[in-house]
Amino acid sequence: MKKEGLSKKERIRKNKEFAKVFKEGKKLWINSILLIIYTPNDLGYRRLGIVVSKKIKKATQRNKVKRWIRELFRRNKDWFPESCDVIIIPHPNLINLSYKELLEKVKRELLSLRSKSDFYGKGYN
RNA sequence: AGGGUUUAAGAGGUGGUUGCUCUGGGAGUUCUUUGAAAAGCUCCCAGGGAGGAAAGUCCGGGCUCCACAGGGGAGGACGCCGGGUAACACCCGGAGGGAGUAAUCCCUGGAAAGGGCCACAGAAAACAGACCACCAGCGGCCUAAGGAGUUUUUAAAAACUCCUUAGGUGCGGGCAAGGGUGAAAAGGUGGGGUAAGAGCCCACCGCACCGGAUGGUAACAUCCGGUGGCACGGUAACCCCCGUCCGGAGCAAGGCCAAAAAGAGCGCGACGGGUGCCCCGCCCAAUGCGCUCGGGUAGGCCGCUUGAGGGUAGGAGUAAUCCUACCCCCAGAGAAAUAACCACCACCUGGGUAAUUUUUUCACAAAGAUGAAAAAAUUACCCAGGUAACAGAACCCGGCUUACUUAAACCCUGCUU
RNA sequence: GCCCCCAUCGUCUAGCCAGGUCCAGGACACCGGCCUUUCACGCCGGCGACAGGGGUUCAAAUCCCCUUGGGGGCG
Repeated sequence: MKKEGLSKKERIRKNKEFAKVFKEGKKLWINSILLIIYTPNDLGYRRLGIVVSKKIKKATQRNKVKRWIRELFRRNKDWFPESCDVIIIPHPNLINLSYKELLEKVKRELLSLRSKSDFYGKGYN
């Protein structure tokens, strides 16, 4: 598996899998911009799913947001908990930010959470 | 300088790093007694990877299934003429009418086949009729004057009847020229005519119909002759009539494979289904078919990209478009692929430096020249920032519409020379 | 992706098919007044809408086209 790749294996692609994460996952708000839902899997690696609401009207803007989030996840996989299915739901206001601003905010929030043991520790499983 | 109209063009480029997807090639690995092949997975190499509107889903096709799409009805679409096209509601060229000072744009079968509607206002809204006004030639009636006759009477005079003239008219009539309206009111001008008037009659113009000639493939145009005094408002994006066209559904069409599960009840020989507008016709039919309830899957493959394809050159045509030759293969995803960052070039904005030109001021007694300072314009270099807007394929094409940014040409108005 | 449907006061709706009498009617809500010691009920009055643009027509909520915003269905 590539370090900074994001192949089909590493994406959540089926309706069942999405439903499972929504049902069992823990929710985490990042600055009222992203909603991250995660639940452990037994694959040994992280998987990503993105849900963008149609409140973002234009298809081009929805695609842009998805690409940003995919880029964010791919570059910084170790910010997220190990061996987990992660779903990210962006808030419609995300469109008003630039990619750099988004990156900064998420980095600050996730790294501070990561230092706490209940997010990234053994008691997690 | 301002306003307007039309047409055309455009969607930043190159390279690199990390990553996604498809195709082709290669290597490894899993399974097996062994070997090989196929498939999956991982890695490497090479190549391709959104639009002019991909959009809205408004039209027209291809394609697939329903029977091979046949007949009738219903329903829908279109509508001047000619051409283009696979087809169109599209495009090109023309005709007639309308809007605008103009560039230019817009509209298009039939209202004497029939039905409906035309509010308010107005005399009257489609058969013509006649509210006001006008007229007094005709029949009445009223008033006045004059004349004649009869009756009463001595006479004067009175009454009645008739005639004539003049005036009048809430009567019978004449008339449609004028009339506050309205979107729309039954030709216009002049003359004759009359009681008053009027296509009532006449001249010219207009209009309708008929016949002919010329030009044009045609729509139509021009001209000549005749007939008609003129009869015939609007609305068909109301119904309708005429002509032309359309069978229905849509790639979630449709086909194949795999997996899972639990059945129960009811109906069915001219009834039901295939059929998703209806009827006919056609096809199917008993270890069959349909309906209702309940249960189980909702995975993979094909369709899926070579096509009314693109580029270049030549030819035909006013043009839309078509023909010929050569070359090219150019997205195929499926919780859905193009992003992030960097460098350079190009463009735009702001600032700085230098050079050139012009103007003003100062220095020398004055002019010129020279020097200095300030302002403006152009060019070059450097620095900083930005690189957009409209917007994302989902079977594929041809259009329309709605969006974005520029440029050019043309028209009108104003000012300067 | 494809195929349909809808849009009228703050809310629910009538009118649309067959255009005019509609500066659009009704109910609830809101505001003001009357009634009542006060509130409620009741009575009277008021405020308030045709999604936006263009066209046909003398005249459009209604007919036609475009845009916008909602809702539903499919294997």
